[in-house]
Amino acid sequence: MPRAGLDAGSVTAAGAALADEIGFDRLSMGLLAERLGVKAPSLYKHVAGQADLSHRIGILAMTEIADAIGEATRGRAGRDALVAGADAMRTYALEHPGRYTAGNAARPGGPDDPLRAAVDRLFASWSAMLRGYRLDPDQEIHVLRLLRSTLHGFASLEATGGFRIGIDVDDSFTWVVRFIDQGLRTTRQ
Amino acid sequence: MPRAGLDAGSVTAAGAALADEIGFDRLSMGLLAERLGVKAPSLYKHVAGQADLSHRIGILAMTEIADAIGEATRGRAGRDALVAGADAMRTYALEHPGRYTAGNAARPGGPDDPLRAAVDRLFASWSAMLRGYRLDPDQEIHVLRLLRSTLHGFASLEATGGFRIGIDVDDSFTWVVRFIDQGLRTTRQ
DNA sequence: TGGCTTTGGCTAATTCCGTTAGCTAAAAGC
DNA sequence: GCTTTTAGCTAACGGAATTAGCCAAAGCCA
Repeated sequence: MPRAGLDAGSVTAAGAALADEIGFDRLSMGLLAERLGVKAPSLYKHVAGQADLSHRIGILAMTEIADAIGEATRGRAGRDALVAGADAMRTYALEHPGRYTAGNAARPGGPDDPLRAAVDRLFASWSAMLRGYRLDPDQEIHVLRLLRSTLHGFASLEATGGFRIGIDVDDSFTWVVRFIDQGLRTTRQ
Repeated sequence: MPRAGLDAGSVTAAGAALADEIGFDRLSMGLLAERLGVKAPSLYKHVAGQADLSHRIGILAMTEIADAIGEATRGRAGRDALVAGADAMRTYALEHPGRYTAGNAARPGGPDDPLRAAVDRLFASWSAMLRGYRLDPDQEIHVLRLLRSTLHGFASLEATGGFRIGIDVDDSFTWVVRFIDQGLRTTRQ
């Protein structure tokens, strides 16, 4: 019985990949173990259980999304940053539906839960998307919530098949992002 | 052993209520049976299983949301309809988080799945919210998707605690709805 | 009223999944 | 090379969904 060379990171990564393939809700310890060529109880040497695994996948997702948006908006501002960041976010959710779901389901446990750091980074990425718009500081929180709501709602509806069979979904997304851009440009009050 | 007087409708309603209380993901046949003063296998005389139960709760939710929005927008148009419908939707999601989750998770089974009718009614309610805005017919689908995305995203983030401890969430929601209203008013192209 | 049929409960048993306990061999350290 | 730690494994438990099969309550009809 040679060892499989697993650790928390590789188990999490494999779990994330499997969740993307079969759906986060269908992810099970048994399936993941089989995928890794190992028996289910062995996974408990690396993660504390299914809840811990889901949490870790969620942290991975948050981190990856923050990175994707951050990279997309690097060196851009205004509409360019908004469009690039929005596209990065949507693409991530479409390409990694399982992780995306895990990321949204994850709730920070303690005060030093690494999830908090990941969420903070993601927030920084969201803010970066708004660089270049002259926003009234009092309104910034509302704008941020608008952005998150709209992009998360769109990605979530699209990923779960909420839009009638994909007619013009790309067009809709472009339209939506432009709508927000124009609104932000003309927002006074 | 007197009978409990259950049927598919009452089981579904009780399941929906329980899901709202403890969360849709924690809903189980055993808990629901206990709540109804019955043993778990007895539920199978009324619903085909947990998947069927979830599906029925989803249909119930879609129908109730359509009704709530429809009633809120009755006799209104333009911004009044938008604000009233958006409030109705948000309120529903907050007061019935379990059902709301079930409604979003439900996928139509066959061509004559009653879920389809419920979804159609909900779409009609969405459209009613836009009555009074002179929308380019080519853009209407995009506007609808913007509305759904934003409201669903907001409701979903708020219901799952996605917004940092409820500071100004009401204000944000009002701001977001106004943002959309103003955008729709000035949309040309 | 009385008997027949249908229906909606029940218990018992199966299966599947997550999880824990305890064993053992592989790796790592001295 | 010997000891210690670690990462697999098998066996077993508990909980949840589900199915089979039994039986009494309700409904129906002469």
